[in-house]
Amino acid sequence: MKESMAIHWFRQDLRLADNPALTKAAEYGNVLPIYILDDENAQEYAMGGASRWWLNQSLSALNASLGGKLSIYKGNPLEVIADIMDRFDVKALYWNRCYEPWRIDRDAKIKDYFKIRDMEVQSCNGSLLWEPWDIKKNDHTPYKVFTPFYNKGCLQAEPPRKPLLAPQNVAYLRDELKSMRIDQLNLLGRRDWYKKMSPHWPMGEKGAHDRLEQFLFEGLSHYKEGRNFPAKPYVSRLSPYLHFGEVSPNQLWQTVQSVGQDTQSDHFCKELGWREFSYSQLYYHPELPRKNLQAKFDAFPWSQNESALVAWQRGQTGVPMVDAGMRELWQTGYMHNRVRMIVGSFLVKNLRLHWTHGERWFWDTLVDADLANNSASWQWIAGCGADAAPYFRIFNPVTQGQKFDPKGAYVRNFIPELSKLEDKYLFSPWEAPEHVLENSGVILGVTYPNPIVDLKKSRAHALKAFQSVKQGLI
DNA sequence: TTTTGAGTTGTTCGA
DNA sequence: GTCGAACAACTCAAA
Repeated sequence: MKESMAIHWFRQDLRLADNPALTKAAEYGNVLPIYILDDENAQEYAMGGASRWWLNQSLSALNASLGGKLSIYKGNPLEVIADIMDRFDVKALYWNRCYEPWRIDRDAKIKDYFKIRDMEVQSCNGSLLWEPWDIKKNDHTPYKVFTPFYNKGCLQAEPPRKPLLAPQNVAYLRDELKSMRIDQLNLLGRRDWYKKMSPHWPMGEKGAHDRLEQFLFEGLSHYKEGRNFPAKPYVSRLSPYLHFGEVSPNQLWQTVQSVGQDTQSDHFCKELGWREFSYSQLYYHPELPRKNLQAKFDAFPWSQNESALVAWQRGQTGVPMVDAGMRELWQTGYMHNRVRMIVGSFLVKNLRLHWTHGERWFWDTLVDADLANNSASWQWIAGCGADAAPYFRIFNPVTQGQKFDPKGAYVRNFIPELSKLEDKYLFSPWEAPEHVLENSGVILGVTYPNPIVDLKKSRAHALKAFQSVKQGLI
């Protein structure tokens, strides 16, 4: 005896509350909740290692909140769903939209395929405050500068949807015949590096709300200024939860606005606006992840230096602020926003390595790896993106450390071999007198690397290179 | 169509 | 130590 039902296809909306597509599916009473790991269509944009680890934990949490009824598959979604349709009496198929170009193409085909077979197929907005196609200038072209995008485009448009409650009285069904177990997706790979990351991140929808509560309690009231200090608990660390949809931007927007409308809350909402801006860029420029948005940068004289890239990836550049950030990334799957700018500027401007090297490393190692944010942000720091940093804005990792990690708590945490070095030389050990190094147990080139690049010279070199691009001399 | 004001996150130098 | 200017024009967005 077949039961009438709707499918809710979970993708980057791994939550029950404020889930518009799930709410629609729930109107049918019986819902078959599914997740499909699709590496076939993703190809080079398949999830990186840290994302897979996160997904593994989050699927477990989601499955638990569904009473163990989540059905899991691997492969081409069109084939997987067609096979489900053959075996169940499915009346409708719902999902929340994703915005990576390859997913847009894939989903359009799936929608067509089932629509001509008289299936109710509908996608909803579960991941953005405003749809990219709704935010345009008066001349109907997309914004290229953040401030007008946000102030005029977003804030003067229809306000974000009020969050929905989790659907009640739903009977969740499971595909007992063909569902895989989560561990059969092999999301964890062979190495066990993720074991170190687990304590940092409570999982799932509940984990997201605990994190939000914590942020409201200790971070939000200091957010605007405090967000610059990587040793302080003033940033939300909600990015991975947002990426996988364990919390929606609407929930964050609504919550933060409701606890107090002041400059702190507004600033946090503005950061959500940056996420929207990244998605807008990716939507209107599908080649954003690989191609310079400003074509004149195609001629930029990037350097080729494999060993420098490896030193950067491993946090062995000999520049403490950079190494601390890269080690935070490797150890926790996360990096504080201020430090992302510092390590990005260092890679692109001091080492003059192509921004796509950074983009790919972050893609593999960040638990919040997000195609829109990652591509737009790397293009921003490299100077070739929309509303990009001016070319002469080159972060000095020594100055940045002194300014934003004045007591060295962040650097000492991630570079224990420098922990005894006094503040004055912590960010530039190569300037320390011999006896200071000796007293701190530091031997440059042995216990901690000599800097792989001269900050002053490389800065001057970069300025010249960027100047020539700006003027179109190459 | 033309004009005008403005543009995430910095550093260095010299007074 | 602190402060303002220079860095470099260019493009965007809207009046």
